[in-house]
Amino acid sequence: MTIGEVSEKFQMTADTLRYYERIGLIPPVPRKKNGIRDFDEQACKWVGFVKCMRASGVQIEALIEYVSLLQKGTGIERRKQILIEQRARLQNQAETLRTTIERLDYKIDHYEEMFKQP
Amino acid sequence: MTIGEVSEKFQMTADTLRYYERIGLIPPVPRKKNGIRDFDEQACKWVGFVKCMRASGVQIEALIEYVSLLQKGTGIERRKQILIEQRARLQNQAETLRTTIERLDYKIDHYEEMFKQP
DNA sequence: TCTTGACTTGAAGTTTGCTTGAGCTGATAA
DNA sequence: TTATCAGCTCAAGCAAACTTCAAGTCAAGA
Repeated sequence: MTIGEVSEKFQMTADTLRYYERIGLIPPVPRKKNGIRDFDEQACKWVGFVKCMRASGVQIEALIEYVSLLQKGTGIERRKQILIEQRARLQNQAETLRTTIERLDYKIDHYEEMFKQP
Repeated sequence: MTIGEVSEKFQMTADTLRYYERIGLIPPVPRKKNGIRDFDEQACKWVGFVKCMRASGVQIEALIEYVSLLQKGTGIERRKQILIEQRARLQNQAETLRTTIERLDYKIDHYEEMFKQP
């Protein structure tokens, strides 16, 4: 698959995909003889994974470390730990969201009665 | 309350509070004769509200519009609509988080079996 | 053959959301 | 009384995460 097709498939720009590869957020993408990127299934899976993680705000830095370890084939324990850490962060964030949504619910339900109140 | 006390109470720097006021994220804070900010209960509530919203990623722009309307005392319907819009965004975000956490759960549970997989 | 369009790299630019610094005032403590 | 806070404003600076630009390559169609 060309970068154009992949960017279409995942709804992100080709520039972002190149940027992700450049900074090591996805492993190097296979190339054709002429140097043009030729995304295989593996590469696409990476894009999907990273897109999902980024959509939830997982830090780029953590993902870069994860990708780098996976490429070297080392640090299984560390890799798992990264996933566990990030999951904890997301769970926290989910909890924060829950309370904020509740607060908004309350304000919306009582809107007419509230004046000048934050 | 002084800005120092408020920054302590909400665990954010005085600089951030001044910044929030400057850009209109919170209404102008009352001042003492000498120009020093003197946060009253209302002002503190605003800080708490904005901090909560920002922690969940509500956009500053939306909050600025909300604050500005509330100060002018106009646009009740619009204000409510802003809250509803932002709630929808957060609900979306919560759903995204849920699926990402699930994905991480799965990977963590099956980590030993997975090699070279994103 | 020429040109069109997708691709390449590397570097510079942009946006968001603070953060820091410079230079000031005014109140309090040794 | 001096010095040390806490606060003030305004402007510049910074980090993250892209985004855009400049300059070039390459393959395919009219």
